[in-house]
Amino acid sequence: MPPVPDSDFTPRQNEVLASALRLVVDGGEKALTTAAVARAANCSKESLYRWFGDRDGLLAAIVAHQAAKVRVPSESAGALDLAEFRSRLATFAEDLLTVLAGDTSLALNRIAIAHASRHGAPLGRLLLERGRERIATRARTLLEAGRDQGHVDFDDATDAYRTLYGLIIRDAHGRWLLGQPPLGEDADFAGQARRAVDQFITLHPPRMRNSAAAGRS
Amino acid sequence: MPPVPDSDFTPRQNEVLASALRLVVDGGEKALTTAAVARAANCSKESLYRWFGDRDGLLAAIVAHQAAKVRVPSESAGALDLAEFRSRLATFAEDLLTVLAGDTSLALNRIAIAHASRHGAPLGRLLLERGRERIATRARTLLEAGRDQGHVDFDDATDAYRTLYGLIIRDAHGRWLLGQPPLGEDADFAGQARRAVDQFITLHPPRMRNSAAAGRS
DNA sequence: GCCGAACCGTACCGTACGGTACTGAAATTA
DNA sequence: TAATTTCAGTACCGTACGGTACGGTTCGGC
Repeated sequence: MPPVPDSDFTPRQNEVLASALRLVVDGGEKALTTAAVARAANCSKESLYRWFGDRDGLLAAIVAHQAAKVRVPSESAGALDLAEFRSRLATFAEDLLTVLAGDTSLALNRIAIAHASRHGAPLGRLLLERGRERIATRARTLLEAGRDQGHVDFDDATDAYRTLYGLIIRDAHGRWLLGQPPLGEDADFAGQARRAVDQFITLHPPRMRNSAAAGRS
Repeated sequence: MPPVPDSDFTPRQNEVLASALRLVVDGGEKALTTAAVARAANCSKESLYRWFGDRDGLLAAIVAHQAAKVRVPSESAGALDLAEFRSRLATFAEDLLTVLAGDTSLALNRIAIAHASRHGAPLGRLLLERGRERIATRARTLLEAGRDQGHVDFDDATDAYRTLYGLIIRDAHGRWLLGQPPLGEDADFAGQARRAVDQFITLHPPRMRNSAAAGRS
């Protein structure tokens, strides 16, 4: 079994992985038996083992398969004014909330977390490196663009992003992972996103006060 | 099996639960077989089933047993000046980081999260209600005391606490749950706590600018 | 038309684990 | 001392699941 299975799978294999993912999303990890996957995907257990090595390999392949779908809008950094910057940040925040609240994200995170007791936590690594890190990169470039334009200021982009993440997600992800569904105010992603962006900009004001028009309410 | 097993266990049972908890912390959920618990605790499987019903009951009992240990310093709200308020908040933040980074907290959260796919997510509920909610209450009373003294201002204490939580924890809990150990800057809990408190106070400035002695309402 | 590879479906095997039953020892009560 | 309860220890059962083997079918290459 390769240590980090690349997501270069054949179409047929991707098809099987999609079936397996559905099983996991619907029924949790315990629903992912090799027999169930074989039945759901109309393939043989033998093929599963030939393609993915063993059950853990299948799990890793599912994560890799899904992570490969993480689309990172290039965040083309032309000159953006403050309003556009805010808007971009808010869109990012809303996307983040939507993704993390999604069934697949929750299911995959739950599995990776459950496996994190094991040695090396390969699933957790996979998720962090191919999922969260990609998203973080997108946000960091956006933040740096904002800094270049003088809309915000910070020293370390990674640190700044973590603050932004905290302001956006707060304790929601933890609650969702524990089974409390997003409801009520929790589900107003657009509102949450705007608030978080406002707070972030408040915490990281530009060095000089001439960012177009500084107006807080 | 009682829907919510109270933590009124006999000393012997608490002993067994402590052994079981050690197993879980060391080896993850898969290490928690009834045979292993019986061996580790020098008791019989039959007793386990008589006391806790079934394996899920045992799991719930472990969580309840541990949650019963969540000590909530009463946060005696005498008149506290700004420095004292900051200090109290920072202590809370550091405590929170220390707890969430601890082996037992991580192990229990992992188990509850892994079980959250199931119907009702009773373990997640247990953890949320008896763990996080207790901690949140402690923080909220502290925050409200600070508001009464005019050091900060906010409308909804729950909402304010969530912001504080986000500023303290950011994405650290998620990374820890996924197996990435706290290291480097991640381990400077005191520093993280101070920064978070500063940021929170920046985001929630008092209504009037004289934070020394200001009556509200 | 023949061969081999890939693959589906299924039968099969070994084992680990949840849960139960039984035995015998210690402790408690009368 | 005898009866009763509690519990440790172990043997046992049923089953579910990971992993393998095998027969049958399709399909591409020669």
